Amino acid sequence: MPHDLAFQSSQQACDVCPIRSRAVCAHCETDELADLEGMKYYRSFEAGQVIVWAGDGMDFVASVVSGMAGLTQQLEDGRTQMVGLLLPSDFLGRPGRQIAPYTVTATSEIVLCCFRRKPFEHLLAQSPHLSGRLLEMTLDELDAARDWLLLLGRKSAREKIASLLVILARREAALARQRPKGRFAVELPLTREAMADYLGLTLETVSRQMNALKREGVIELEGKRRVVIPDFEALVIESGDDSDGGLPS
Amino acid sequence: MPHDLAFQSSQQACDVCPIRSRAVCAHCETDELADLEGMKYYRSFEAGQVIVWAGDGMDFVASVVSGMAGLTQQLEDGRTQMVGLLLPSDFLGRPGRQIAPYTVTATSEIVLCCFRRKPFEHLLAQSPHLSGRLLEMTLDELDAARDWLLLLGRKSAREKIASLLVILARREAALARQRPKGRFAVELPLTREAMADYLGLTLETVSRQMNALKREGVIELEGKRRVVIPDFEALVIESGDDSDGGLPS
DNA sequence: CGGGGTATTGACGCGCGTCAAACGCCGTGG
DNA sequence: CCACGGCGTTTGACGCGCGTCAATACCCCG
Repeated sequence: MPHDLAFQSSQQACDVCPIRSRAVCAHCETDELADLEGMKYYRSFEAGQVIVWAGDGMDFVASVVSGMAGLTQQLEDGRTQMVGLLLPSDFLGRPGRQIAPYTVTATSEIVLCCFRRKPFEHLLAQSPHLSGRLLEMTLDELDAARDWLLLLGRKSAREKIASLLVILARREAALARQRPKGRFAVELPLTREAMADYLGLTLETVSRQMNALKREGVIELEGKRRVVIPDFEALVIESGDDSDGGLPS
Repeated sequence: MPHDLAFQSSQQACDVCPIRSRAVCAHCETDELADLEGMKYYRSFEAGQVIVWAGDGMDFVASVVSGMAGLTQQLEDGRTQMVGLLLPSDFLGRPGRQIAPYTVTATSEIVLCCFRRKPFEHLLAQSPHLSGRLLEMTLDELDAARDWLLLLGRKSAREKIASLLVILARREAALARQRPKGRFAVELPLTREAMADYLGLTLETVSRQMNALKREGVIELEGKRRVVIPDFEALVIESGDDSDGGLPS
């Protein structure tokens, strides 16, 4: 059990924020940003730390600034399913709800930009820029969750692994406003167990399939947590759907 | 292949609408309702008809008034996964997006209250009552999708079947502002194949597990499309999670 | 060098998918 | 009235993919 002390990071101005253009605040004007500045504070967590326990009260919502976290559900007998990945610019928490429905765990070191709940909800009710962006992001998350349903319901273990790598590569590329292509490297800030929980597999199966993909030259491993994809299009084919990821241009 | 002509139903006033209190329009005031009245029209579909094809343009969004529809995704080799069920009061379509990402199929006869896209989006931008309710509903759908991830990733075939029946029973009871308890009957407007697509199973497995639950007295079948649950709590136990469904009171 | 957490690898079995046949229900037409 | 065909469903036989259990390897840190 890791110690669960989070420490305060130093405050940072919104106009130099790396996720400014994609986060919940993306559409806000200067006066709204000023409001947000007044209710925000940073928090950091180490890999493995629990950020929120399912069932606990939450007095904040937050944007992920850097790092990665997972939302997790459990059955009483302990079976675990990760139901969402939080990557930089993703939003954590639900306005209007105090009790967290899922446990949130940092899978890598992570920095959150937290907003005190009450003032945030107040601003949300005032600002169409804020609420509109939140709606947009929520609809995107819903689409992502539905893509995940297809993966969990119908894909083989190998296709699941390939799909996860494709998604991480797309998200990483999107931060640089690009699309992955040809040779591409991805950080994989997840243990085999976390991958298994996300993919609805066991960690043994994850390990076997990763090594199978490696043997066949579809991926290369640099250490355990970094993957080089020599031919991105080949990986997409392994993932089962060769849709283009839905992005225009 | 069923013929795909939808017919216009006669207009109906909002103040006698059966889903008035739960649909997107739930929080609207009389003047906003008047606006909505001006942009709305009813459409009906028979069981099996396709309402929207994935990839096609949609010039409307809609509320389900009665009946049931399924959102469906496919891999190129034909594997199919249902990624959402639309029940009365649920919302269909995404404001700001013209192209449908999923195929929508009526699983029973269904009546939609459609709104022309452009005027609806215009009103959405003006009315916090409308956009707030849509956000709320989208967040609820996201929660439902995440519960479904747990089901698809970690539950056994038997638990999946039981979970589906539990959900349908809860939704049916919720329309009457109740909670299912003790002896309870559910309509099951789905073929075995549609159930399989929703649960990530084959239709043979669905059939076998349904009959297993029947043999053991957990459910009773009245015809193929109506299920009597003699003891709702027992069914919940079979479903794997005995959470109370999250509703207060 | 030892210890704990993470990952790999192997042997084995079971749940569910696959393939195939038969059944029940219903509408149609002889 | 019954024969016929179509569709959804049931049931059976069989096999494979992935889960389970267990041993071993790896790696970082003291």
